[in-house]
Amino acid sequence: MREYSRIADDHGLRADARRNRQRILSAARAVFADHGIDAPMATVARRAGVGVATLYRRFPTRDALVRAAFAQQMDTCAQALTEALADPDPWRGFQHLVETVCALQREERGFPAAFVAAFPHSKREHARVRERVEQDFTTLVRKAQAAGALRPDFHPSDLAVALLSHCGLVTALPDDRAASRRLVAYLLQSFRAEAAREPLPPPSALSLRNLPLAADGSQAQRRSEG
Amino acid sequence: MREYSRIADDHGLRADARRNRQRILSAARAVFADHGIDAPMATVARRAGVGVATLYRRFPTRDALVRAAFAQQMDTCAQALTEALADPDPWRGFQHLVETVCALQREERGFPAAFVAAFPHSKREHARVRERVEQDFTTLVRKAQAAGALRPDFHPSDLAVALLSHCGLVTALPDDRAASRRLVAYLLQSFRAEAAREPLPPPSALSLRNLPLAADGSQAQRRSEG
DNA sequence: ACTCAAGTGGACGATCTCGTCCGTTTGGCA
DNA sequence: TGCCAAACGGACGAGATCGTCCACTTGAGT
Repeated sequence: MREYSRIADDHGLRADARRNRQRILSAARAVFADHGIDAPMATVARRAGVGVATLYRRFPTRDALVRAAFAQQMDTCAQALTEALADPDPWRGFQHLVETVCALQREERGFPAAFVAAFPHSKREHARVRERVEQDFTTLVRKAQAAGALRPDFHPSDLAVALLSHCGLVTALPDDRAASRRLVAYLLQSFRAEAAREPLPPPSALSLRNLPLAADGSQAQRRSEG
Repeated sequence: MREYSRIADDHGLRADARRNRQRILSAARAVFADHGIDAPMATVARRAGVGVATLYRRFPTRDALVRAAFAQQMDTCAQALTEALADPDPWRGFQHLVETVCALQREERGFPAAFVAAFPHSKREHARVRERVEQDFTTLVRKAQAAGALRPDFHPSDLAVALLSHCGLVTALPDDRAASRRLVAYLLQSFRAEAAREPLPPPSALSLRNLPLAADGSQAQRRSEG
């Protein structure tokens, strides 16, 4: 399960470099939380107590920094999926998965922006991991539906719908935990089989493959995009 | 009902100035749709075929421009509320209100960003209009609950939760109409009285007064914020 | 037609951010 | 202890955006 991502790209780095890398990641989380995902790179560097050159050497693009900074959160998401699959009660697993990811979005202030920012970047990289996530979640959905708990017309892409809309909510209202919890409660209730009293419009063509759930977070940095 | 906003601040403007003002608003909608709400002011000016000075003279801040550009959409929202109140079937009115606002967010590409951007700017201005909106919606909620259609634990602030989360979804996926429709369907179904099988967490402290529904859109420009 | 206040456009200086370059420092190995 | 590749930090030039200033143009009333 740990296979989903490797947080530490520290291998082969000198001790001081490794130390600085961690300081940068920590500073990035703090700065992104306070000033948003678009905060100047120099601000992150200053907060980390390093020069901008050091920052750019470790993370050539803002995107790489963002991904690495929240790799741990991404990992937690992936872990929640594995746990959900292992749960003998598939609905409880499903519910736990949604609540875990949403709680993460709610509590870690910079994470939601990173979540949506990472969304369209599915450039065929890490395709295998993403496919695995999609397969796993589809399996979970089938199990929960077979158990009669999840409504039969639930489509796997609805997870993306739920997570992205929740993401938008906490982005708009970073301090309003109650609002976030309410939305999650409403959504989970409407996903129950008993709530399926009226038909739904056709599902989105969204693939879960596009969701950053897969936690390719770290090591996205060595892209030499020409 | 038209009282909610006045789109035209054209009074006392010279004919050419009025013409340019409209060109700017039209250009702004187009540019915001294509390049987001943060597009350079100069781009808007160029697209409108006017100089930057003209743009700044009419709309001293980006915020003023955004509000004015989407005043008409805001107005449509407010109108939907009035219509909902007038509907003899309060649930149908409620449903229509939510669907109208969400359709607007879905179709008018720049609007969602404007919607959330306008959100925290409730600086006591236009307080009367906002209160009126809140009152009206609360009345609608009570009627729909009395009719046994809307779940009794629905709180007026849940409208803000729904609209803001939907806003986030269409912002993240501007081209995915299906996703937007799905979310709206799920939410509306979970708002039905029959869906209330489990209790909800406490509602948000959000006031509808803070929602830009009130369409103070235009004329926000003459603020000389020192 | 004449007048002039209202309107206009674009140049410009200020500010900000980016990402690189280069001279200096330092960790780790022999 | 001495060496040197790795790591470092800050200065710097390029580029973008902002919002103002000012000389020129034009609509509309007489």
